[in-house]
Amino acid sequence: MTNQIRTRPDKVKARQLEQNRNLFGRLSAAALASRVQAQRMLKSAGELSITEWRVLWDLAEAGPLTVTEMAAIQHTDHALISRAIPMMVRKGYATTSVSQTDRRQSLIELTDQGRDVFNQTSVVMSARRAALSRTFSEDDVDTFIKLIDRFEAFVEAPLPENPTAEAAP
Amino acid sequence: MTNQIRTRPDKVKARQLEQNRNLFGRLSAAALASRVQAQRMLKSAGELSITEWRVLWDLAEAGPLTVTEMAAIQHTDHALISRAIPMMVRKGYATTSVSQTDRRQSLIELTDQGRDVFNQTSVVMSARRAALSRTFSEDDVDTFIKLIDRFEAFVEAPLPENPTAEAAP
DNA sequence: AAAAATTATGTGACTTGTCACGTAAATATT
DNA sequence: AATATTTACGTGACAAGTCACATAATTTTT
Repeated sequence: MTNQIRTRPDKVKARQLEQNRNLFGRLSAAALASRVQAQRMLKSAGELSITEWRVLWDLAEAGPLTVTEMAAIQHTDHALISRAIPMMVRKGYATTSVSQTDRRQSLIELTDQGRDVFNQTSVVMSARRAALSRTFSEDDVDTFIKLIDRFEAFVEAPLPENPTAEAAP
Repeated sequence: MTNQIRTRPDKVKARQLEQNRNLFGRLSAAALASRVQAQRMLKSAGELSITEWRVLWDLAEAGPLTVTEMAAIQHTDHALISRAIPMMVRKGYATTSVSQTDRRQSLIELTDQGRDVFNQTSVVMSARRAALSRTFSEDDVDTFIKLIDRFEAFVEAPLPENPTAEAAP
């Protein structure tokens, strides 16, 4: 009895230690924590959602863009962007217009007010990136990005490549 | 006019390239892709949600656990686990009992059926981890984990450490 | 011992993200 | 030219995750 009471917390700690080297879990936790940090910073700087910030940033840097283009830039689903646009238009941050060359596309463009909000929010968000690059040297980033490249290739492969071991007789 | 038509796609590509070195975005995309892969594998192996799988795994490895303990192991919110339990009990994978030593806690325990499902699902999921460790050497994992450690520390800090530059007169 | 602070759990409300489907427009095939 | 495919976008439905709050039980202060 006493034995069980004393060993259970140890089991928890052991399990935690074990999971500390689980890349899937660690990467997920880190990304989620990063998202929370971004959400908090955006909240403190104004009233932008994460998607709204990403859209503003893309539009500010790369002129008028379509929904699909932004989805491609952000490696995300077009639904996310599609749903963010109406509110941004209502807030007066962006305008939409049907593309002349392809009437399926809608071109999203920053308004002056949208640019103001971007500039303002950018203070906080680029400070964040600056702080990160004080923590990670160019070489660190390089190493990190390469590892992420490989990890991404792995998780985007249809199925983990099977070892031929089991196929062998 | 023709000019604009020709340069816009370049701008998109340029923006994509630029964002390729944005750790926040890259890490998030990698983690999300990993989640999708896990979801697909779980779907192909049975009918477990991601949270259900994590709970099964923790319970199988570290005996009966409380909600808070599993949340700590998984670096996640207790709400996620709290909500998953009733369905797992209904499916017959786990049982809950009020802890004798602390009547606020509920001890979650695997049933025999739960262990069967774990063993079955484990085939696919540990194959995934095995495939990953074929892609990443121990040293790679080591480097990766250390970078994630630093990144996590950064995003969990209350605010990005300010450079003293601005504070200096 | 009584009061105050902390902790474990459950739950509502919300954000982020994915998938699948329908519609309309553009492109490719015949 | 007519038909078939593909593509862009919007939208419903759902999964995953976070936060804030309520309640009950435990621990700490007084």
